[in-house]
Amino acid sequence: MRPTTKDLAKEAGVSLATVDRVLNDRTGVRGDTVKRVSEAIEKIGFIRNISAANLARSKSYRFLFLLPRTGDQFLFELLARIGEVNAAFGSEAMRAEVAQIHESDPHQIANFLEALDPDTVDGVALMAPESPQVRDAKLRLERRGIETVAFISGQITSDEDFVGIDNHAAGATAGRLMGRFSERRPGKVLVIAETMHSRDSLERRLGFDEVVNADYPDLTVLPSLETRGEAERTDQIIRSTFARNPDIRGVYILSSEARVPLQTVTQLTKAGQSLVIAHERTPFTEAALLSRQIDALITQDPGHLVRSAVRILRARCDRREILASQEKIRIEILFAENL
Amino acid sequence: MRPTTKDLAKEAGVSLATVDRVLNDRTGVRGDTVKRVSEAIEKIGFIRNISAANLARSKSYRFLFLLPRTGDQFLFELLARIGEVNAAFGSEAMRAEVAQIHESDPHQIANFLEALDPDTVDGVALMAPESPQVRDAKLRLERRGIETVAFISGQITSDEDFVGIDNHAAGATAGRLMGRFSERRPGKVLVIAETMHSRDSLERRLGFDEVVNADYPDLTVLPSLETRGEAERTDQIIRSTFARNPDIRGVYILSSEARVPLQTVTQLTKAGQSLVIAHERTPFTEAALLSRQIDALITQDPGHLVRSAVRILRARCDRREILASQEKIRIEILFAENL
DNA sequence: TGGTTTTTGAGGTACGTACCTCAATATTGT
DNA sequence: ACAATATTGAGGTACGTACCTCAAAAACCA
Repeated sequence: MRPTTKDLAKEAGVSLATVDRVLNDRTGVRGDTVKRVSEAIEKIGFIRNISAANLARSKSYRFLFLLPRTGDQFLFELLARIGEVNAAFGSEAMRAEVAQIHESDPHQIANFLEALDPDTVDGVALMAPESPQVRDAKLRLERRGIETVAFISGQITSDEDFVGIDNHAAGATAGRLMGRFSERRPGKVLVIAETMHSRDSLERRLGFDEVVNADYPDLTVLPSLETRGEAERTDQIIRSTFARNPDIRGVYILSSEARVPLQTVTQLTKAGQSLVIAHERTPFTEAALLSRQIDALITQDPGHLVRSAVRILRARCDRREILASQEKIRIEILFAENL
Repeated sequence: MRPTTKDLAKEAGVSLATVDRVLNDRTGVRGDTVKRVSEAIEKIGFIRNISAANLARSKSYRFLFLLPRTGDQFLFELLARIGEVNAAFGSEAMRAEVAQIHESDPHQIANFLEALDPDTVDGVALMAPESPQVRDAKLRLERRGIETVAFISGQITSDEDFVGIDNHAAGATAGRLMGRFSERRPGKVLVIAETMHSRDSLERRLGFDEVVNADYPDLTVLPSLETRGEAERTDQIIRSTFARNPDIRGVYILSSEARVPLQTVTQLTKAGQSLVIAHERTPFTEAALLSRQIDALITQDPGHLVRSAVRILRARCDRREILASQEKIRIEILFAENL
């Protein structure tokens, strides 16, 4: 049997009321009494039963995922996983909700965060581009008692404060695959991004270039193409770049929504002619991998991302340590064989 | 507020006692009353509060990991992760223990399982080679009310009953990497296994061969070398095979303990000369990957394996559904870049 | 020393569920 | 219609913790 507060009271030679005061940081306990209780906790290995505590205080956790307004299949995957989490953690008192905000307006995001009520929301997973306004709003949120984590993209203040992959490493991984798959045959590599104004894109590109430039001198990486998320523009700029560069051997799509650029790329390259590496597993990229239109996918598990964010926020609410190895989001490499 | 048993009783027009009888499958309730309650559950979306239920019945979960007696670094990783789980799930009432048995003796394993007491153990994660005795003992365990899962290796009766990777796919992934990294240069591929008498090894080999034979005709896969887990023998057979085959271009170590064979392989090949692909991330393989002695690692996350086994056993104890996407163990591919 | 303030203890209720007992109905068979 | 049986209800206690009140004890100050 695990020791309870009663055992703790007996061991410390105090009453249950005092144990309660110490455990919950209430005032009116002398320093040496606190110490006696703390020592007793250590001695008998008391671990607070969080389930019972939450039951007693009727606590439930309400978390909010703040996601971009616009997106394609990757965003949809995230939404689906958030729904799953609600179903799976339903037996505990946990609810995850979603709010979607136009991501390009930091002011609006900051305002939204400002308006959140600590009585309504316990934690926020924030997927938003880096900006001073948002960073400040995030800090203020924490000061008001709402826990926050940066989700997938955004400002990384510390390891514990970010749920997502190391984008520099992800880019380097893509670069390594591109190089090793290229079989030392010379050619150009096209890089397609949604925008190069985000830190994520810059880091991926940087990691990619580092590996390719250092180890694969036969490959020439072209300047990044920016789709801006516009389908028509995407099609046009890819087509014109291919027209100008007949010797494109590889394509690296570093944005998380690969569907639109991939459609054009597929039309322009004969299967097996060009190496294509893209990010994120979605119904579209999965099918493209199976039909050999993509050679490799670099991904992060959306389910893991969502659950990790929830676990981290929960641990913070409970002032508990997290299990670091569980929350490390892996940079996965997917071929048709290990889908 | 989530509906409680009281709300459920009111909705169904029965007493709390009857709700309790229905929820816990007690006898003495008429069929149509059960139906009324069930309908009310659906209607108000009642979800049993498992924390409160476990509190009331002072339930705790005791799980046992049955692992091989002998092993190297991968086994050590597993043990470490089991320890972590105990620390992390300590606030809930869960304890994971380990028993290690000589894996080559199915009779002894069956006897051990037979001796387990349902009052002492709620579930067993069983890592043992396939054998009729063990399979029967496992079935008898379940009939006696102890939940079981096959862990990492062993008999796969169903998807839900196995925690580990698809070894055929893992082998195929290794084959794909070997082929694509080989740059169409002809040569032989050495395959090193601990034993080819286990289903896991056979499946990995099969998957590997399928891909290499189909898509990379320049590569010739040699017959599997069996180390039998003996260090000296391992060294000898690898050396003599290399002596007989000067044109070995690739080495695939398919056993989960790669350290010993890898040491010999490293001595025999100049860096960058031979492609080396191994399984499982351990301190040794990780270092070898960083120093370019290994080109790629195919791994399964030991922490994920352990936690998944625990979650599955727990869900079974609670007669709850699992979240399938969370329990799918991924075949990970590791390079130096995405360690 | 007496009074004031601080600290501690004792006891209660509550959370949502399990499990028990006993009495009160309802249903069944004859 | 009666007894026998099956079903249901009412009420209690318990799990481990939170949070409340009130009184008792201890420490502090002048």
